[in-house]
Amino acid sequence: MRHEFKQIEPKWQKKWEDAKAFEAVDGAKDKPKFYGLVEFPYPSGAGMHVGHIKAYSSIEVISRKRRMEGYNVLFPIGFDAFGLPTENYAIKTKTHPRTITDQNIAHFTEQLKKVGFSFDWNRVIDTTEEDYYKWTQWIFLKMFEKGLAYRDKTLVNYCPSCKVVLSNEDSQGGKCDICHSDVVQKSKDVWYLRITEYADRLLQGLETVSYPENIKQQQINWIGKSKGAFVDFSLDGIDEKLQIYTTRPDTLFGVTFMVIAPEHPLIEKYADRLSNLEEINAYQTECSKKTEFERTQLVKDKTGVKLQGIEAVNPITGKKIPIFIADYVMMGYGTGAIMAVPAHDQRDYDFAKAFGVEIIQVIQGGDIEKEAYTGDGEMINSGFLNGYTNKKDSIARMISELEKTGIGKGGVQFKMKDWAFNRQRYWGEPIPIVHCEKCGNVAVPYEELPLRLPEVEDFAPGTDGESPLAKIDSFVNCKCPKCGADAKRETDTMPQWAGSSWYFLRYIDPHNNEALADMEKLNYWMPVDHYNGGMEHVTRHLIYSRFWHQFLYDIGVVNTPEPYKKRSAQGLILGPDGEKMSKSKGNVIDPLDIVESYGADALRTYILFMGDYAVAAPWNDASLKGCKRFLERIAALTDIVTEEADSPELETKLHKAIKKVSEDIEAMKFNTAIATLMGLLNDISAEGKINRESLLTVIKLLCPFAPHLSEELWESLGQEGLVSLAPWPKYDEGKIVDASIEIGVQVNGKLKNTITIPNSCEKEEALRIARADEKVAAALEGKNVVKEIYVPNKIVSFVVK
RNA sequence: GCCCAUGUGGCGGAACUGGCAGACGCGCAGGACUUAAAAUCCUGUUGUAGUGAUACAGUACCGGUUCGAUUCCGGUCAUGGGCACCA
Repeated sequence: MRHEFKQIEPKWQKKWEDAKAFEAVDGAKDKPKFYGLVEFPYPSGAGMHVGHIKAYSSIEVISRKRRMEGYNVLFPIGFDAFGLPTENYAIKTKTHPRTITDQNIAHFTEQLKKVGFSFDWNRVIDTTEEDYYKWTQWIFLKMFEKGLAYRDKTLVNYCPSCKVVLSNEDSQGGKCDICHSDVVQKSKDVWYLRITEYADRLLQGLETVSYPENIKQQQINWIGKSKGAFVDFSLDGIDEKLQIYTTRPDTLFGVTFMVIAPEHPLIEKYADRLSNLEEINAYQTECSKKTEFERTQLVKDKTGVKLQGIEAVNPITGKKIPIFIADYVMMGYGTGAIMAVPAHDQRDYDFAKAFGVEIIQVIQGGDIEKEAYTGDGEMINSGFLNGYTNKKDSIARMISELEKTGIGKGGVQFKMKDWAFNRQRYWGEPIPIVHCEKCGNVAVPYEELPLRLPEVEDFAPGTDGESPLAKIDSFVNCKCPKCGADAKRETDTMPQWAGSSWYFLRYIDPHNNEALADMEKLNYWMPVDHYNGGMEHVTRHLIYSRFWHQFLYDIGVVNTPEPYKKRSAQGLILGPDGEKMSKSKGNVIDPLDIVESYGADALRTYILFMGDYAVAAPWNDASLKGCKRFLERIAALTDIVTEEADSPELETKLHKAIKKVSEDIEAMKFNTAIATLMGLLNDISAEGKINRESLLTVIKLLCPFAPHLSEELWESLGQEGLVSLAPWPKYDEGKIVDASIEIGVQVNGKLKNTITIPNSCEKEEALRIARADEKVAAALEGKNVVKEIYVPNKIVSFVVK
């Protein structure tokens, strides 16, 4: 048979659809369940990328294998369709984002179907549909109800020319990405989700799930838990404490000054005591102009201003020490104030050198004349801590001392901050809150959900950094749900991360009007058995969705504390030049071009054959041709099919291949699974014929990778039904054992020759055969054998003198 | 700076818990078929030396453990990713 992919691919795609072959059955008790999840795409106008194919192919192959193994499989797909690119395109073309989104989804759907993915198309979801975002809003209101959603002021990057709030990415170098004018820091009321309240649980939960170590580590770093102490420094002559956070309370004897963040409230509170207020204010203004990006770039030169008129007291030594404001201290971490130990912290050291502050060494070691010493050593100049050599002990001793005297206490800090949860944009979920002068922030009643996006003509952002929704009076003006007075709606929308934080729950019950999903169905399907996606999402999306899920678990909406049992990540597909694919570099591969000229099966096989699934690999057309050639040679096997039995050697090879392919798919080693099939094909070709039943087995093994061709071959061999639903082959333990095997023989660690021995033979037998070998004998000639090593079925090794 | 990966032929990459390095694919060379080319098939293909069987070297670099190291340990260098004046 020839491989006519252009005919067979659409043919089988239609047959699968007609047969409802890949639809999941809710609650089926006769089979085990498997819920495989992939990160749903953002339906951009550019259409699908080869990266999408790679991202979906792993769970695709595993899901297909699971179905053949008799599982009830849920493998859904949907669209994460709210977002900026669509909105910008809407502004540019004066088209409604709804229209654009619908077009893009239709386009994506067609493309996905052409690749032959076995998604359950009955459960497609779209985060921008009212039926869907109703529940996104519902979850937000539940969080608001529980005090996890709150409003607070923050500084945002603001472009006075465009009148838009910008992300850090869009304001690099302090210039607006669009108009290149200077970005300023502007104070704004924004919504936050109290994810920090879940920080510890997000850490603990990692111990119960199966994620690769590097992903866990990234999440741990992102959460950034540190242990230390809070210490209260008193201010000289003022009844006020200045609290700091430190991870090294044991260096307290070395504290010679303090630094507070430029935004620290202490300045305003005691402005009248400060004789150099003007200088301080000027410094504050200067800092506020810097974006966060800039501020974190200037690592070297320390700037700051000494507070004239206020001094602090080192609580452990009683010495008066100066206080500075400096932008190397951030308001957003710890307490916004630090105790500076210049001898043992390089930043404090640099600052002390620049401002001529005293440096006191309290840990023995290093050269304090040159730089801060951050290593371990014996405590010195430290009163009751003198002589301690172990960091842990000295910290513990100091904390107990602080707690005894009431100066401070042990505590923890997280790098993770609360989640800023709003955008000044149109194409997002409206935040269902009403601002009432009398009642404050009031929730829109649950029965009024969904709070729909109003119809608008103009999607451009509003003035003064407001959302376009602020321009719609009919939307903004409303009655307070609590007191009935005139009130105004929140006009910001939710960030893009919102809809994707719970979508995997909606697949389970996509059309439910009563709940985000039926409890019984959730009980059946959750947790997700395997979730694959990009490394770029392992901190944000993965943590956000775990947070939402843990919250939903707390309020009894879902039944599992963690949403994903197992997580994996694919490596990027790089351009043929080895660079990351991008339009500007012109190295982008369009998957549909490949489907047109090589076929979906060749594309799927090649993408998984490229290399280690988790590692980045460059695209190579020549290698793709090799995969196409492989499929053509497989198709041609129908020409040499026979009723005769295979040789015992080939039979062994077939059973070994069943074992290897089965195991490799489980281990996500798709490249070696395909290599095994290629090797088997070479063995069959060498034999010149293949038994009909054996060929059917080969077709089954190939099916998850190249399903269209597999179906066609299955049919051409007169089989009933779909191979996609045929039982997965099993190997015979007895048939994977070779009668004899080849092993190496070493003399003094050097390979001399290989010998053939009976499988699992005794040491004496193996040694006898080894010694009988001409080359081995020559190497042993006249030598004194001091040691004989035989590792069964692996190696014979002689040590001689 | 910190954390995490990775480093193997001309290229993409294999190698189970320390046991024949280079599976499989690409490319290349030679051959068959063809008037010719493409396609297909066969043979070879880590390097160096040798006509040759073969010998020696070889998994980024330096060192260690071991009968034996791509694999384990210590150090160095390089590349990629994440975090970052985080107190």
